[in-house]
Amino acid sequence: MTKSDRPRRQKVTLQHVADSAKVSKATASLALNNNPRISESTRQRVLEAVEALGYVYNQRAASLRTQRSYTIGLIIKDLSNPFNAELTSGAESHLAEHDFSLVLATTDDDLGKQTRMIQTMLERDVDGLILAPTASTPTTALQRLTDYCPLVLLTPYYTGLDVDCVGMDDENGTARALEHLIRQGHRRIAFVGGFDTDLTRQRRVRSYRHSLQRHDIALDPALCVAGPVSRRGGYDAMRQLLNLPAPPTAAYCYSDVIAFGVMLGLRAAGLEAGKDLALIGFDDVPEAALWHPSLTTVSNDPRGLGLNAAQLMLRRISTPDAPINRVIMPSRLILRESTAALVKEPR
Amino acid sequence: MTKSDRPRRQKVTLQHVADSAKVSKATASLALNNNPRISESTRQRVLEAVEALGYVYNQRAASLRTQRSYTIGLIIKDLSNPFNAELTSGAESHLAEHDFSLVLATTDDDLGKQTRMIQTMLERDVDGLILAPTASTPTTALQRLTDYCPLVLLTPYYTGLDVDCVGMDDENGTARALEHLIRQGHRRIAFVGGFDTDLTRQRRVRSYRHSLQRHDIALDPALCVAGPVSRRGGYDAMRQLLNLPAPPTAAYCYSDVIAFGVMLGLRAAGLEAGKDLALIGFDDVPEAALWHPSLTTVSNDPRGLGLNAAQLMLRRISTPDAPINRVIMPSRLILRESTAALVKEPR
DNA sequence: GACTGAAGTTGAATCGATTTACCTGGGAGA
DNA sequence: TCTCCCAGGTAAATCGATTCAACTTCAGTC
Repeated sequence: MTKSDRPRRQKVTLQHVADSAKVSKATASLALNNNPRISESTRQRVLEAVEALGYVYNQRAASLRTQRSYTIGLIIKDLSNPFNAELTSGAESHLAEHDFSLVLATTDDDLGKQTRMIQTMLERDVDGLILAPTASTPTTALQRLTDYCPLVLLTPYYTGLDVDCVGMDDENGTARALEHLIRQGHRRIAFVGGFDTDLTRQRRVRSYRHSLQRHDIALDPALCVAGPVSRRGGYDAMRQLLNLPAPPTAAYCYSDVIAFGVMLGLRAAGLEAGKDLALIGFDDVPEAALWHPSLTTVSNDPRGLGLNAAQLMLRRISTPDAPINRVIMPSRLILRESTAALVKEPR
Repeated sequence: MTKSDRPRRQKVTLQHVADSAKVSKATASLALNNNPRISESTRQRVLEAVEALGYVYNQRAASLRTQRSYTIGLIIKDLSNPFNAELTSGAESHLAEHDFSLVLATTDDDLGKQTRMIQTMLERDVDGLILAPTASTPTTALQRLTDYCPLVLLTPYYTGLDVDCVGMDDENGTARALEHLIRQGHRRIAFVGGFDTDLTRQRRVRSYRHSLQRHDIALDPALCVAGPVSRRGGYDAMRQLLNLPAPPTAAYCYSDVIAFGVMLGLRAAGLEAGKDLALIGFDDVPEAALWHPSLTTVSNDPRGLGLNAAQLMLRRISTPDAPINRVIMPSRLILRESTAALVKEPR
């Protein structure tokens, strides 16, 4: 079978509509934009012509004149991550409600690709750019970017940067998790997973240290292990921790997937989370509730994050001179079995 | 803090570049497009001017003239579904490699919203549209759509439609699952979950029936239960099935999430998948390998699906008159514990 | 010295809309 | 009757690129 021989319909422009309705192009345009200067009868004639000819409005052509594309760029690291998928979904919904379209690009956390994608977005002339910057992005590059288009960053804080941003409350979430463990009597608490180049991890590690210090618990560098954000990463880290002269009695993981790996690592050593080690994850992915034991974790709202980013962007576009907004999404600690059974006596 | 008072930089156009390089706009344009008629020295001057002024190419303006936007629209039902997220990711990667951008829209499986999103895409003047049509989409609407722009459908088959499409091999996947169960000796095999309005489900149910008939197994309508695609849906369906005078000994589920619900339903009745009931899911979501028992499931490759859709689209754009392509992605049966232990004697 | 041709450059039209400033015909008011 | 206004419309400029036909040099040829 070959492609239909019917030729692709030749494009109908506003001029054709105008001709068919026996008015000028200007009138046709004004009529379609519901300009009150056009009489109702004329407007009807135009609308009928649109219908009859199957005219499709050309937003692209219009935007050349109006300097508005009703398009927002979203650049994230990776759509396979459910967190980012939810975030994107939230942003898209909100934008669609306001008749904006979403142009999507991913960077795989690669600075070069990020630079190219930003360039592409600017060339596409988006009305605004929502960006989850890779860790290595220089601050100056971001600041300069605001010269070219409205910008919203998907990160809770970027030091010394004059830009709207929205992020999760890593600090507070971490503090709650640590509070919970410390209140249960734990003193040897590990931080597991992620690499130190990751800004988010840096914040959580900082907050982890503060929490310990606040309770006069000595920091043991051996308890803070880096590694890939994957089950494997958690598994390996746990094996390593179990080999310490004094293994931890609790672990706070950079993400749920890492925590799952930790569970597997424990199990491989004949131990069980929630019984032999108190375990807390981060993200509250759907799986977290389903594991045995179910995973205590810090929950945040990726969809809400995307939605807020979109809101901030639309606000910035409508009032460019509004004060800078920084939205921090609250996070909650979801208590489940992986920390339930193990209440240690305070010494 | 208020937004930086530095005024947004005023837009640099090709005209500015041309002036700065002391050439005409035409020359500047040709130079940037590496036209061989422009001398190397002139090209360099233009490039320097671009650099000096911070010129950003305006793809939007160019596309008005060239009638190419290097933009592909993707309309799916729901990005929260990891399957669709992977699909989108695959499409985006491939498109980005070929310097196309992806405009994303979701329909929530609602025909009205789908119609609006298609309209928006056409107005944005996308070079092509990749669409996962909602079940209720009339064939004529899709056929007509091909008059307006190249179209690739994310569905394995649409009867009597002259359009490129790519889909999963539901029939074959289902047949394999059923073959496996029947070979194990099962005769009372349930089909669980999804609603009959769903075209994909219709295909799988059809294939389920064929498989049974091929082995002279009587169809029992009570074994084919519809319901929402969620854990809850699977749970409820299983409870219902267990109340039958002759409950099934095996179940084939519309999706993995439903299968998880079925497991929970079994467990609530003191039964265990893989021991008391052979269970097969569909999708091979990451969780499937992690449950206890791990879930036998039909696996397909959503990322590959998206990638293929993008490939088809780019091919259609470059050679509009090529024959219609229908790509069916193969599916595999992943054997795990949920069907492992239960080998029934053939009667 | 006139002619040819190639190389390099440019003016002007074009894509499809928006928008401004101007035009027109017919009451209303004096 | 004359002016003025108003409602309804339109011609033309504009947005920022591409593209083609035409033009200018200038070296080479006879």
